[in-house]
Amino acid sequence: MPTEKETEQKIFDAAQKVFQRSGFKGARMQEIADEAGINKSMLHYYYRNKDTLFSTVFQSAAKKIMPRVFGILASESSLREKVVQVVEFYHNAFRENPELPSFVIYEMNHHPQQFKDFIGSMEMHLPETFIEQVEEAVESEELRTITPDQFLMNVVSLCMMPMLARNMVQALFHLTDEEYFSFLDERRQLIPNLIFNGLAL
Amino acid sequence: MPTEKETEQKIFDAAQKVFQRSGFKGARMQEIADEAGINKSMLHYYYRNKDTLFSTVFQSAAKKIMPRVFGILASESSLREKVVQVVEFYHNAFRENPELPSFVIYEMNHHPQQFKDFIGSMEMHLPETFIEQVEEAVESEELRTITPDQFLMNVVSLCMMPMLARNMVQALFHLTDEEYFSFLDERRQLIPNLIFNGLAL
DNA sequence: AAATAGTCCAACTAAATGGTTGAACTATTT
DNA sequence: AAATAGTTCAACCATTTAGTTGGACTATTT
Repeated sequence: MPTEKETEQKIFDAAQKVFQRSGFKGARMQEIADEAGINKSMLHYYYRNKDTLFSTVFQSAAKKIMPRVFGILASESSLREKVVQVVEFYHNAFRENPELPSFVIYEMNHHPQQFKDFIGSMEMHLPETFIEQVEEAVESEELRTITPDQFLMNVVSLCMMPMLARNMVQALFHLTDEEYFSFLDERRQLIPNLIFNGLAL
Repeated sequence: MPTEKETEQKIFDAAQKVFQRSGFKGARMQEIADEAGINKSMLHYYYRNKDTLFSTVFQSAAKKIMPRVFGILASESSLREKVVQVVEFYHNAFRENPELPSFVIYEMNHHPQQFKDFIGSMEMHLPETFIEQVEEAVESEELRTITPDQFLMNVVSLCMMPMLARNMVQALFHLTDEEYFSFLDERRQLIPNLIFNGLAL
């Protein structure tokens, strides 16, 4: 006999799977119910309607990524260590949940207001310690002139893009799944290296 | 009195707009007809069904980007010039059509087979001259060890990611539309610089 | 044990949506 | 000018889909 929490959890898990696979518009309530192995009206009992269910899933997904990255940036590590940790985090998270980045980016673009409200509701600012680290490194001429925003944008871009464009990468470079993951693994070292040292010798 | 070609073109333009705005599942045939200012059954007369119409639009969109980039990579320019040109191309193309990258990446992930067929049908290989340039630069120790694939992946990532994640960038860094485009413009110089020289001084 | 609150579902409804039809209208060919 | 081919659309149809309802069944409270 499943308890309330178990059923709710089953619905949530199923919804996450289906929404990530098919997107908000593509997902069918019946499909989610089937995936959860329960009757469709249970979805409405626990989550009222499709929007509410989606919101819950989306916010949970976003929370899996952004606060973790900000956590790393707020830590006591050196700038270089932080970059390494962020790169590792993205790559490990992708292994566990390959559809997550694609899902968040796409739905964010299609529910802009909902996304802004969500961002506003959590207080997301670039950690001060990170900003200071970049600014100090620039001032002391350890680094070329760059803003913390652009710095972070570079790291995130180099990590996420190959994950978002998985199909294109595999098709263009003719990679099997295995080769694709090797390709990604190479980047764990390549990215911090590129960020700080570039390619020129 | 509109000719056949004009009506077909109006449908195509409208479909492009609506599919890019709402995605395949989100787009409504009626919405496309309204956008084109014609009756819904015209869509079926010219494009048979939703899938055909979508396919046409999607392939046209993909053709706007990839062959152009490959064209630059196949040219006679130096490696550094090619990077600059690719970066410029992406940023200019985005100004003209800000929804295009997002559209192609998302739908590519949701119609993988269709996308593979499409890639296969055009013969898309990395241009030999580009591959040789990277390999020679590595061999002659002008560049750190890197494969042409990873090299290209870096450039494309640094360009496209901030475009795909526009909402996130604007929300997180608190940028107006104008500030966002300045942020992108900064990257035209920043990216080639990063690719070759990194940040270390 | 009776009453109450919580959990579950089969069957239903209303609305939306992709697609079809048949006829009217226009341009072109003979 | 008559016939033919091409173009347009209002009305319709079949299916899908989110959401509702009423009742059964279970656990908890009194």
